Amino acid sequence: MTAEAKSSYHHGDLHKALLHSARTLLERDGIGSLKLRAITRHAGVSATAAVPHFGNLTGLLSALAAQGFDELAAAMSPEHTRTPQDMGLAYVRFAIDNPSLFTLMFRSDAVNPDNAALAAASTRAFDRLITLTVNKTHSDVPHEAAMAALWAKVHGLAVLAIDGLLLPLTRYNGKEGSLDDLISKALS
Amino acid sequence: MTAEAKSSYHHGDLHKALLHSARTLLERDGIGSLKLRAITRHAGVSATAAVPHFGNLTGLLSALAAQGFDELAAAMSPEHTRTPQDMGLAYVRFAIDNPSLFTLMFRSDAVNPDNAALAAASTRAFDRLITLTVNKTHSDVPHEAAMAALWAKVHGLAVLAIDGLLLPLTRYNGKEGSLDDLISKALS
DNA sequence: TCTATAACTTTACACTGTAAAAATAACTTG
DNA sequence: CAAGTTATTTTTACAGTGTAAAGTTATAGA
Repeated sequence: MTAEAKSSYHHGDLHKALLHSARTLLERDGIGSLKLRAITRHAGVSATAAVPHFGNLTGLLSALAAQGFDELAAAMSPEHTRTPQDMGLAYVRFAIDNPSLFTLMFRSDAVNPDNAALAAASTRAFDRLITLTVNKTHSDVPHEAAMAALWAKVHGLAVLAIDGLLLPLTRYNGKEGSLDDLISKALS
Repeated sequence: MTAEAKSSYHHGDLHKALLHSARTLLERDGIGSLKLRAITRHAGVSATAAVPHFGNLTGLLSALAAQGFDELAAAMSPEHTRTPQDMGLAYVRFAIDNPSLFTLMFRSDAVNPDNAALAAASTRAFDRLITLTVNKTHSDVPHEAAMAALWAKVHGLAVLAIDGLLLPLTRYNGKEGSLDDLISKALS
């Protein structure tokens, strides 16, 4: 029995193939294109083939969001991010590089918060951000407030950047600047 | 001709009535309940009665979002908010008091960004936040970065609070605290 | 009063998610 | 190795969605 053939019935690994198709559609055509029929058509199977694997559309999107949180946690791995600023920058960069996926990850009405894999993955990602902040922050405000402040600033920059709302601020006082510069300075 | 009868054909003021129904459904059953059929049914008209007034569902939701930005701007009016901290607190309070509406206001795939009323209303609200920040902030970082940092922190607190993600931070080091306290301290 | 126009309803259609039943392939057991 | 069981996938069906098109009705203006 070869490695990739285990637990393969008709398709091979439809579970993974469906997630791959969903990710492809998400990045190519945005969140609005994540229809069950479009995903299964892209994977070359019937419209209802996802049900045994994910239960329903919400289940599939939850699995996709969990995958996103795993990638976010990897982007914030300790090897690459030593300071809270590094980690904040990695958080925002991930969001800007994966705008649709990031948006899906926080769209609580498209995803099931009780989904075990999703809850675990998001907790892993958030804990990574919080732990480093606690260890490295020296301030007169309580740790919880400092964490909330940093997380909020980082998450806000991510969301506003995705929506294009930071662009006007890159050319406010005449001279034009890059979005990266603005974000770096806002995080400092 | 009475005041409320002007420009009333069959209904009276279906434009306003549809917005009212949509707002009611939004607050009672959340964003997922904003279906054209549900809104028109609530208003007591046929399923397609909204078309002459709003064009399509996106148009109706854009008008509702514009209304939300007007209310946000009102909540940040200069009479009640003199410092950037005041204004930030008002921004977050509005979001927490109107979670579904606030979410809709920033859901760019449910709303038409080119909608004139929406663009005008959101610009009004954002300008109010930005102007005060420029006038009151004294810092070594450029104004644009300071604005981005404050706006991001405020917006991030709003979004994270709505999603319930700040709750774990209110009881981090043993003693429990209120969400309001956490937000106030994070904004200071 | 007659006509034009705007608001509204009715009808129709292509699309959605998913429940239920039928078919198919793989694993398990005798 | 054969038979039975189980899991996967397809087919079929249905209630629901947004909205285009045509038909109806009420209002405004001449």
